[in-house]
Amino acid sequence: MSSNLSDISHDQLAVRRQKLADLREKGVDPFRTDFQPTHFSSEAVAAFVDGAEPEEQPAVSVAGRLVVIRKMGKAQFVKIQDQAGIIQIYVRLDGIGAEEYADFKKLDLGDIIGVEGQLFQTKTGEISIRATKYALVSKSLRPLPEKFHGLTDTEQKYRQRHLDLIMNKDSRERFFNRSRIVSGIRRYLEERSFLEVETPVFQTIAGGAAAKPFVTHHNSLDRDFFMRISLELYLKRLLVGGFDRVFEIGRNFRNEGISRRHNPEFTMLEVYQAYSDYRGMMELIQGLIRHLVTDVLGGKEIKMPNGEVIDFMGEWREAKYKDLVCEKVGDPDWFSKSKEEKLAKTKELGLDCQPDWEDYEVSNEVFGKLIEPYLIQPTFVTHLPKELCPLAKITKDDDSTIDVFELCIGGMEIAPAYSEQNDPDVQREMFEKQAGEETQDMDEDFLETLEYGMPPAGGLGMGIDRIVILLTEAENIRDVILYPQLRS
RNA sequence: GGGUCGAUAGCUCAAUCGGUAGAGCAGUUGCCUUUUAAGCAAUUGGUUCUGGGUUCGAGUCCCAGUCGGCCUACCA
Repeated sequence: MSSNLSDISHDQLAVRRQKLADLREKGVDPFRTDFQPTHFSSEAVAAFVDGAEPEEQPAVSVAGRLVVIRKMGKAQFVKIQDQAGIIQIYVRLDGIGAEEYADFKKLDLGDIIGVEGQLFQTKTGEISIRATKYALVSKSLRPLPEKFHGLTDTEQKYRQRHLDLIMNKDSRERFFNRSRIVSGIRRYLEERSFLEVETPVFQTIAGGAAAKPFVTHHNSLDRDFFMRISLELYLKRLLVGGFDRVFEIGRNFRNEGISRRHNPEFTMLEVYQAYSDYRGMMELIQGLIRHLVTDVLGGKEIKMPNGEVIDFMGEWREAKYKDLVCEKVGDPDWFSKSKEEKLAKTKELGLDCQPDWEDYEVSNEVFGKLIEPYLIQPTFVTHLPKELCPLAKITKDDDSTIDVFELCIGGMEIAPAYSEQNDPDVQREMFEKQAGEETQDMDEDFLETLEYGMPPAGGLGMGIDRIVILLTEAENIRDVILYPQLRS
């Protein structure tokens, strides 16, 4: 149309800008707000009546982004995409009128349009809409990535997730499922009388785990705060406060390396139930995960990247930490051996343990490197050494271990749970032992709270990102976090 | 933080030994009233990530940087 269009024909942005200007000149609003669809794409497809006469098929109106355009002279097939999926539209010159059709031909891939029309089935059987009216709703000024390969450049996928979501069905479905998983968790817990709460992100002592926190500054108070590294200590205060069943789904922040399994901000579920213990938490987490697999995700088989199927419905293995370690090193007396002997053996096994490590750290290296990555089927690892966690109850008949489990699935630590330590004096002692290291500041306020009396309780944590990795068969934590951390 | 591989058109990718940077899609123009990565014909489009260096000549070799992938380290 414009005489200078040929000058800019190589520049897709300029071409679209020109089309936008032409529309405005004609008095067309390229960003109108008055289009109301009656159906999502999937609902429209479902509204098709099998066997009904063509003229009896329902009329619908839908809206979405143009993702396919196939022009054939005086008719074209296009596809639009909305949250629910994609639907095909058949637009004919004699269906919408000559002037309208001329404008329709000027639409670009990526434009958001609304369409009214009657459902029909093409000769290849695809349920489509025969357009009687259309409206440009939002003009798109930038070209979309290539239609067949989609957007594959990982950096762009993460930095411009909107493009990834437009172009890649896998990605769209994965985040859809993440959302369903999170709401499935809420539903499951609410049905069991758990209250959802929110606790502070800014904390004066970042407790509940041993990780390096981020530091931030409050201007008017003129003091630094830490961003939380765990939800634990505030939720336990609520147990003291009389909330017997509480949970929080919240962001934690750890100032550590970024990897395939680590993002500096990640989402945790923590659950606390009074008058329960780690055994009770086993039942809770098993029921919860099975609920997610069957009811939320429809019972689809879940595989590891290597093809191994994870069996969520069978019996879940239970194994003691020490038994697993002794078995792996081939020595039933491993835990009574000297550190020198342990170091020699771990070297033989190809591990690089440092001489200045504590005894339990050497054993834990065996667990972390040689055992956990191979626990593919759901496994509760129980009776961990007490040095690994100061917040759990000591096992009654073995004061070297604690009443906890670590649920491992797919070679990942998915959910730890404890019988929570509620004796304020023992808790103080455990903290003091750790305070000697660099790990944890004493949270005096928390200890004082415990002195009012905390009911016996089971507590459970679950990394939401990791369970989503597992259940959506992702390979990288970045594929389940909409906007993962990247440099600058 | 360390190691290693990578960055070429809007997107997905080529480019032999260091010798004129190409293709498909998208775009533009024309044809096409049931297409399915629609088809046919023509055609536009490049600071080869940035900055240095070697060379008659650098997308290609060297150095530094930026960003990213993978591995690794830190992460009860």
